[in-house]
Amino acid sequence: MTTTEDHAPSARAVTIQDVARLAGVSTATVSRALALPDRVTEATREAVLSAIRETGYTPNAAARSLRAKSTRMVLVLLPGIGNSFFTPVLNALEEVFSDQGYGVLVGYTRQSRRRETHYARVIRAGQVDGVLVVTGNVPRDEEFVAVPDQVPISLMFAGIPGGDRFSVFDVDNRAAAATMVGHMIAAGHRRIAHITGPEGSIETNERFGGYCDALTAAGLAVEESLVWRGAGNFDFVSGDRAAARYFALDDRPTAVFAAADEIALGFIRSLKTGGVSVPRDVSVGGFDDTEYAVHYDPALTTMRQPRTEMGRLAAEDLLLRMSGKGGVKPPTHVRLPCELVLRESIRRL
Amino acid sequence: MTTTEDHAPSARAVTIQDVARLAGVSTATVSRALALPDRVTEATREAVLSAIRETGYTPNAAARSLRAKSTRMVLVLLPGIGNSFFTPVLNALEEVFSDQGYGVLVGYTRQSRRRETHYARVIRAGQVDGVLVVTGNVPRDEEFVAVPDQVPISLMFAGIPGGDRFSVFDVDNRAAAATMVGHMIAAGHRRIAHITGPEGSIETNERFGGYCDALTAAGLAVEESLVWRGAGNFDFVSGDRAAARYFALDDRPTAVFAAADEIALGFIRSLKTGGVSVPRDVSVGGFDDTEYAVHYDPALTTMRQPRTEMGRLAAEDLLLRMSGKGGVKPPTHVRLPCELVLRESIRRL
DNA sequence: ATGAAAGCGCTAACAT
DNA sequence: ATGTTAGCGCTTTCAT
Repeated sequence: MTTTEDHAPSARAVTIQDVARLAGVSTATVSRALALPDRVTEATREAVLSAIRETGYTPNAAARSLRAKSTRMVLVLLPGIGNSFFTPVLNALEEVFSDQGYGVLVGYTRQSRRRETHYARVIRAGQVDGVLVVTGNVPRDEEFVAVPDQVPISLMFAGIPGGDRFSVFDVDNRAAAATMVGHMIAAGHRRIAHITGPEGSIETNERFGGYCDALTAAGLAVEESLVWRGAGNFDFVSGDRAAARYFALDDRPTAVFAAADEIALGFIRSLKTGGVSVPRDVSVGGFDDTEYAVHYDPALTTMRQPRTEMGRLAAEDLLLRMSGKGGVKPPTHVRLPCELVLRESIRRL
Repeated sequence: MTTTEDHAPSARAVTIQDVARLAGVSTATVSRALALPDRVTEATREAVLSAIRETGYTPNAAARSLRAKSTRMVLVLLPGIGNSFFTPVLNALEEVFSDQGYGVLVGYTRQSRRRETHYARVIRAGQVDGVLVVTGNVPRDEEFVAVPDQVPISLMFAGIPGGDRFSVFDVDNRAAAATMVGHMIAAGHRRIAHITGPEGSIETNERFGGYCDALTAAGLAVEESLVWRGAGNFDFVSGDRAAARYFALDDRPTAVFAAADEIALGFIRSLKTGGVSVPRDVSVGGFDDTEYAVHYDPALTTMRQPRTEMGRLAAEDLLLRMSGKGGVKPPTHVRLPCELVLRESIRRL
């Protein structure tokens, strides 16, 4: 192999200077021809454009950012537990933002303070014009305290109670959970267990609250032995662990509400391995309606969260708040409806 | 709500000037105290650090990039068909890069020329120091032609034949596919079908090649009626469509090799709906070993691609190539081994 | 309509 | 060891 790389150092990148020289105008005119085409004569615009084509000029992003005090980039903060819930969200975000010429920087916080500090610094360094937090928790880091004053921030899927500094895009987790459990009750179930999400997350608390609400409304007691807590994250493993608790029980529930689809899927799979069949022996409901829910056997009955729509709306709101056009847009709270998707994993008793 | 947002315009961000003034030194010294701590006395370093703490100073990224001609950002180009294959890859990439102080910009090309052009421009604008293409195809856009000379580029999961301008991180798709089909043959299967990936992708061709190799090596003919092409992407829908072809056949295969796990899962699911059981009536093998393969019923026998490891290695290589330390590191080709993961979806005949 | 020139915040020669 | 200064590439007044 004879190739020797010759990046950066090699051919000096073409600058606005080169274009100006070639077109026989000043750099200011080149800049104008690009940004405000109707403020230059057609002749000069043509000359500039042709010089640009000839040189292959692309404006330097750093110089532009430095001058314009805007990077046209947003930071999307994800938990990074690598579950597939976020795939369509990120997809929708990237679509809207890139269409508007914004870049999407992704950051995985992984529940690590160090990483949160890292990304707080990214924001404070002026590297992004806005932030989308898709983690369920606003980073606790003190460095984050000052951050909302610097750039607009939005929270997705779980809002901070009382925070009017952020736009919030979420669902009514509590009501949605109550609907699911209410559906189980309507199907004749009386002993209903709940596999919670990770300890301390807002969604976990809300969905547990909804579970209690539905039980209470039906005159049913919340039994501690049927609330399977601290199983882990919103993932398969949590479902596996919950299955162990199911098997350990003498008086088993006839239905189980899992706080997320992946938990439900892991649970069902472990039950099968133990010879228990869903929904024949026990009914299972999930939450989210991720891609795999419908393809599973049994197809999972679950609460659909409108992830793509949420992503789109959140992106559009942030775009508006970043642009500052038409006065500064105040943060909003948008609550989208969930939908109970009936499939095969819950049966009538 | 009384909150009115006051971003950017409000409090002017603190600059190196402010720190210098407060510490009673020059800006150069502040810069040094940060970048080369041992080139200043301990006393001044202390003074600077304390001034930084007091002011909450964070160096401006755009200014630094402009001056240093390095953005400490990489672009990760994904196909964006939103399948879960890429989740662990992106996870690994973000982990390595952010640990080294690099930001990860994600771009979904979505097989759209417009988007490829868009991201070519991002590169040419000097917005990133390196690029990772995780799409299986190098963007065809002519704007991309000049790009490899500007920043190092790496290809993941599928290399371009004959391209020594890129680092390539892949697996031997052909051999891996042959191993899978060889396993089916060893299990007694003689009529083996293949569901291909999307038309024109390198992986699709390679895996089909391996399928043929294995058949040929066993003295079996490749029957056109058993090669199910153009089903779509590496997704469930392709599996659904393939199921229709299975049902339409008089002389059905006893085993089916799907070019990806999601295809296999969609296929199995559709078979079930049609009353055909896996592996009782037909065996199915997948490719990738995504998270869902093991949790499915039946658990999917598949070829594991080392996605996380691949991400880590590719990131480390790119880091080295970007740094330019120790001479410019030439592009490499790293080929990682796949692993046949035996589970429940293929049975001995 | 166009040009000249200042300056965004930082780093790195060069000078002391 | 520290300060002075030029300048990265661009946009945007302010003149003309």
